[in-house]
Amino acid sequence: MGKGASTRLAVLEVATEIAARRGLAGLTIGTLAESAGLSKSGLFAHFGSKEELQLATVGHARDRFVNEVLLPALAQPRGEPRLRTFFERWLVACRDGMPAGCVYLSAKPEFDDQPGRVRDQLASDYRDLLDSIGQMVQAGIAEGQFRADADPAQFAQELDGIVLAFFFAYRLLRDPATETRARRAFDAALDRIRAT
Amino acid sequence: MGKGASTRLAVLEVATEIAARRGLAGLTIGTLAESAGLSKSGLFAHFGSKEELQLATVGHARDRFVNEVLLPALAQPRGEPRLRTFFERWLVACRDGMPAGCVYLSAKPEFDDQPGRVRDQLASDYRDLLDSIGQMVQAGIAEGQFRADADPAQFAQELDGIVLAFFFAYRLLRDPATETRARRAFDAALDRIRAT
DNA sequence: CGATTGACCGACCGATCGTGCTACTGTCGC
DNA sequence: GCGACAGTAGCACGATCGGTCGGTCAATCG
Repeated sequence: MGKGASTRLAVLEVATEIAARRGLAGLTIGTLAESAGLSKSGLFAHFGSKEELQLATVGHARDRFVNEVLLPALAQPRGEPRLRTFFERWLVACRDGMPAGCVYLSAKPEFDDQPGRVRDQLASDYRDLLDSIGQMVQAGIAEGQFRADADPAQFAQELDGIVLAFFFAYRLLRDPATETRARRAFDAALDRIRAT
Repeated sequence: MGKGASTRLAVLEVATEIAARRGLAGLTIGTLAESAGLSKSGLFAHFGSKEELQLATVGHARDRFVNEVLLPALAQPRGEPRLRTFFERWLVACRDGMPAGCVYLSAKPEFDDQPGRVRDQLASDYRDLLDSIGQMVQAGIAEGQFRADADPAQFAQELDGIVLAFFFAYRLLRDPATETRARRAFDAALDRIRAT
């Protein structure tokens, strides 16, 4: 990996962290440059525009999410173990402030009615996320673990809601009980699709 | 109501709308002044600082939420009808982009680890929201409609998640099916606390 | 060895940010 | 009819925004 590429990666690592805390709009070139130890212009040369920087940051966050949440889940046996691993990893990622998931959560409200490439990327990644969950459910149905009439998209949306509620409540209220409630909600949602 | 007060109210109405779309941080004095038809300084005189403006905007959004969602629900009979009205009003409020609810959803990620009066207000209002839901559940338990061992806080967090997932998915993906799924999730959550 | 190139910096641009200060305008009590 | 005062505008400020430009330094290559 050349010097440029490694610098770029280091910058993106910092960028994801900032974006997770301050939001994608709050990710400013000046502050990012300072945090990354580069000059504004030096950093800017790597991306060319703010939009490109935002896109790259979202992409980096996505990669981290895939590596730290999705892939470990896919390494588990299909059905409930896979789904549970996915949920568990996603949950602790949110709790511990892993930039990946949080970037999306912070970014979505900012861009949800502000057309552009960033919004398109967020929407596309979000769809992928929900699809991934749906496919895990589908696999569980094929395995006979889940009811044949279970609705994968329904479960995906419910799971997303469980994590979202946990994220907001935990981040804002700092109440550890929210984590327990999230797990309980997950178990309940799973119960409803489990084969009798 | 004096001229000042009515102008202030009109400004806040516009402010909530902008904050719901662009976020509280994206609510800029310049753009707000232009949208409201005042000069920057003329508008600024009403609030004195940006933080005060944000606080007032959050407060206004809260008032609207109370009037348009909470109070209509409280006018219903306790237990399920009340809870259902609350959920239904909340849902369509999010769908139709009523500024009230959206301001909170947009604002939370921006302020969740940025200490200050705005964050405190958001956290306090969020707690109130969850408490209100919890009390509705409690009332249903007292009525015998819900199981005695139902956990109000658990239900509150789950309901919050259902609406959050709907909000994000609908706003970002524009998929009408998300609304049906939200209703189905609500029914399922209700089933789990209903007295046998 | 000199020429080229990729990575980076300092200085700077116009625009906009939040925020003061001052002055005008209308309304109302006397 | 006049002073008081609330409401609003004009204007300017320092800071910061995204972005540009010319240039430096080290490594690479012929």
